[in-house]
Amino acid sequence: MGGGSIFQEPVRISRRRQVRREKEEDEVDENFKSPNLEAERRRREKLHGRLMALRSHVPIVTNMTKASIVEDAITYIGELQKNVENLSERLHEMEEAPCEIAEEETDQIIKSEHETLDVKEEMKKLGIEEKVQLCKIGERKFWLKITTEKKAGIFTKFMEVMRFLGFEIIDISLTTSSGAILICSSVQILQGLCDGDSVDLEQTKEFLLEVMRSNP
Amino acid sequence: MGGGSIFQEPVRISRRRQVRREKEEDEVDENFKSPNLEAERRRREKLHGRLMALRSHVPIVTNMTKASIVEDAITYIGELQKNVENLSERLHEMEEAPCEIAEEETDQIIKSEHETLDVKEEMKKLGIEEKVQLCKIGERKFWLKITTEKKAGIFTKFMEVMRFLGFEIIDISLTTSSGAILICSSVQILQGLCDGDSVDLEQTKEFLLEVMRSNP
DNA sequence: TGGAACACGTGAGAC
DNA sequence: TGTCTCACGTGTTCC
Repeated sequence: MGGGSIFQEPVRISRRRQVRREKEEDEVDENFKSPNLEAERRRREKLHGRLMALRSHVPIVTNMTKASIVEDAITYIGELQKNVENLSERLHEMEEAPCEIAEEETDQIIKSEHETLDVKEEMKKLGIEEKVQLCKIGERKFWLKITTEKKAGIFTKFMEVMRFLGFEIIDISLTTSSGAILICSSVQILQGLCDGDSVDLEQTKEFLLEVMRSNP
Repeated sequence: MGGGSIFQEPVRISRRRQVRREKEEDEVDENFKSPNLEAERRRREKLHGRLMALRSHVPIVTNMTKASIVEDAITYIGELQKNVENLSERLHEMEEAPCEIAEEETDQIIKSEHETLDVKEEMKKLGIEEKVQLCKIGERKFWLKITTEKKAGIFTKFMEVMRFLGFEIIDISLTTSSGAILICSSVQILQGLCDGDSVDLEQTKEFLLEVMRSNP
C-alpha cells in the first residue's frame, strides 16, 4: 500500500553512533557495546529467510510487505483446506456411488438431490440385505440403486426387467463384493411412455425388489 | 528452543531514556522524539496479530517462536498441496475409470498397472470411434474398456459374449453420452477355463471389436 | 552464565 | 508533504 513496498536491502553500514564519553554513572554507555548484536542479526536473517520461503510457497501475493506475506499465506491455507475438504468429500461420494456421471448441465442438481436423501448413510451398511432405492432426478430421469445377493444371471434379468418397464439405461455400474452385488444406474423413461404423472415410485420399487428376490 | 519461547507481552512501559541535553550540534538528540513511534507500534502489532492468526491456522506447531511459526506454516502448506494433488489425481482416476473397486489387497497393483498404459490420454478423445482395450491386471483378472456407437441391445450382446468367452464379471460400468457408449469392466476367467497360459489378449480384443461392430 | 527470542524506539527509503 | 515499511541496535527475560 504505502511506501517501501519492497524489502530494503540489509545496508549493514555500521552506523554506530558516536557519542562522546560522559562522566555520568546511570548514563547509557554507548562507546561500543554489542552483547548479542550478531545473534540478533542472525535471528533477523533467519526470520527474513523464512518469510521469503513462505512467500515462495504462496501463489498469489498482493504485497511484498511482511504482514501481507503472512496474510496471503493464511488465505492460501484456507483455500487449500477448503480444497482438500471438497475433494475428499467428492471422493467419498464417488466411492459410495460410483455411477455418478456427467451428462448435461443438470449434473449439479442431481448431486444435490442425491445429498438430500439418506443414501450415503444407508450405503455404508450394505450387507447382504436386499434393497432397492429409486429416486427422481429429472423430468424423465431416475436414479436407481440395488443391492442384492450374488446370483447367476441376475444382471441379465435386471436388464430384461428394465426393458419391460420401459426404462432406457443412461449409465449403469455393477460391483460385486463378497457374495453381494451393487447396481447403480441412471435411467430414463422412454418418450412414448411418459404420461404426465410419470411412474409410481413405490410400486416400481416393490416390483424390482420382488424380481430380485425371486429365484431364477 | 532457548529462552523466551513465548511471545513477550508488549510491556509498553514508557522507558524513554532520560539523557540530559547537551550542547553538541551533531549529537543524537534524545530528549523525547517520536516521529512515527506509534505507527511503528501499530505495524508491529499488526504483524504480531497476523503471525498469531497464521499459527492458529496450522495444526501442528513445534515451537512458539516467530521463525518456527512461519516454518511450520511452510511445511503445512506443502502437506496440503501434496494432499490436494493426491486427491485430485485419485478423483480423476475414478472419473475416468469408475469401475475401480476395492476387492483384495491387489488394489494398488491394479491401479499402478493402469497408469502405465496410455489409457488416460486415449480416453479423452473418445469420439464415436470404436475401440476395445484389454489388459491383464491379475492372475485371472482383466481390465476391459470398450467405446462404441450407441446401438439398441448392444449391452445385452456384450453380456452374452462375455458369458460365451467364459468371463465372470466382477464389476462393470456403462455410460452413454451423445450417441456413444463407454463400457468399463473388470472381469475374471472362470476357474475351470484357466489353462496356464491364459488368454490371447490380441485375439480376444479382435473378437470383441468384431462383435461390437456387427449389426444386430 | 550465556544463548535465544522478544519488543522497543529510531533513522532511512519509497511513494 | 506525510505515511508506510524496513533493518538496525539495544535492554530484557527466559531457560
